[in-house]
Amino acid sequence: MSGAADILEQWFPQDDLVLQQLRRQVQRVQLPSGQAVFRRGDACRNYLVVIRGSVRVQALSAGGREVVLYRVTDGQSCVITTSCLISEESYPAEGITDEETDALVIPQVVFNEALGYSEAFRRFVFANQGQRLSDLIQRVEDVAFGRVDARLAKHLVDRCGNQPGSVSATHQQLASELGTAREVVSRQLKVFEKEGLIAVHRGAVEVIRPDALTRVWEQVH
Amino acid sequence: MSGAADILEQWFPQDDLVLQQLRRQVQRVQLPSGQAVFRRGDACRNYLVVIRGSVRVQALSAGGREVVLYRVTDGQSCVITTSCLISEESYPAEGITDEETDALVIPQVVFNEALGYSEAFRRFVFANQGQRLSDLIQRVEDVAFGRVDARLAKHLVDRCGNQPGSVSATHQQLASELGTAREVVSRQLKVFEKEGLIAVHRGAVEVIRPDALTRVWEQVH
DNA sequence: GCCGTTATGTGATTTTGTCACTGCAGAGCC
DNA sequence: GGCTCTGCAGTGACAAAATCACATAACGGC
Repeated sequence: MSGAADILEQWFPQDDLVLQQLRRQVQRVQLPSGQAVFRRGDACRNYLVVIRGSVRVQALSAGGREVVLYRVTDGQSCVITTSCLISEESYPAEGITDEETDALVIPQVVFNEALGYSEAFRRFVFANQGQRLSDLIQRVEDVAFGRVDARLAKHLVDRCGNQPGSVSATHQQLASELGTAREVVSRQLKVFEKEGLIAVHRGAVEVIRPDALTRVWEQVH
Repeated sequence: MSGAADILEQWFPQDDLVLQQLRRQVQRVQLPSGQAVFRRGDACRNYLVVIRGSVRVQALSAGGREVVLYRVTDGQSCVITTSCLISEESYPAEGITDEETDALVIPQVVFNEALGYSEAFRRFVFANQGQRLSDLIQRVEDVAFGRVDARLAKHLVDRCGNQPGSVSATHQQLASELGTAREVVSRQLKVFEKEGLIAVHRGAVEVIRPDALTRVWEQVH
């Protein structure tokens, strides 16, 4: 709750009449988990800022395979939306909530006004753009150059916060995160399990030796 | 030459005193072919707009492999620069001129001012952002899902304008465009040659039957 | 317990990527 | 003409990954 108030206060401070005017047009929504926020080809009408939760932005291949491009989480905005809003293109990917998510909905007109009026708002918007762009470039590098074993190891370590614990995800979901195929993930997990680094359960992976997984990642660079 | 004047006039019209002031701080540079415009890790100080020519933005792997992420050509700006400028991050990739290139150099401060002052300028900046973002997403999809034969075929057809002709590029360069390895390109070109679709020469590929190449692309979707 | 759904396991095959070379063409030089 | 250097291209062997086509296995209702 405080998150939303903070963010609103930051961009639309009480002591500025123009911004107060705009602030009134900003709405707040709560989206359930697994809800499609936008789909490929949709037109953009609003600027979305996630207050709490997580939106997964992913591309879908003709053959039904998926790659997660990036995630938009607490206090971040969806770049795609930003760019599409102004250039009036349609979404090139789809966004789906990973969990229950609260977001601010800023109408296109208000977004445009605020962008011209507030430097703080501009900074926020561009900072987000830059971050997402870096994410995407990283993703291209990973998929083009990276080995699956290393990337899987790293992903698991990241998800368990670098200490023993359980990561709940199906092989299919892990495959989407890495931009590979489910079978490849299944097989690789089996290899890690045989080496005692993890234990695989249905719908979850138990990380036993995060340190060793980190080493797998580092060995391949 | 007219290009530069047009672009300047569009964003900084003569009849606006504020913009005229900013306009004076915009400089113009000419870069030779093959010149590095920025490197990974560099800090951003200026906003670049290409007037004539082409800048290739690419990622470099640890093992020396390259992927071309996108190109910035006539009348476009480099998004990376945009975002880094405001969020003050460093470049996540490198940019190299493909050919002799003229560009406008807009200092960070001027960029910021113009962004607040001119809606036309904002539209331009964001339109570019959106385009590049789409390019990048497409690239992730291609590399993650696409088959090399199809992508190579498509690339050749694109480069020769869908009609018989010669595409001058080394196998290494083609590999970078597609995010794959040189050997793979060599082998695939050989296959196409055997089928009579192309003829390979040193440093160039002669496209003989673009229609058939297009079909290769379409068959795989 | 039975059934339908979803998740996972596996073998066979093809496509890519990597490594370690060889061969080859052209530029510049004597 | 013959050299050497250098960057480009060809190739075989092998490893990794993707794809296809299934077989199982676990769970959730009922």
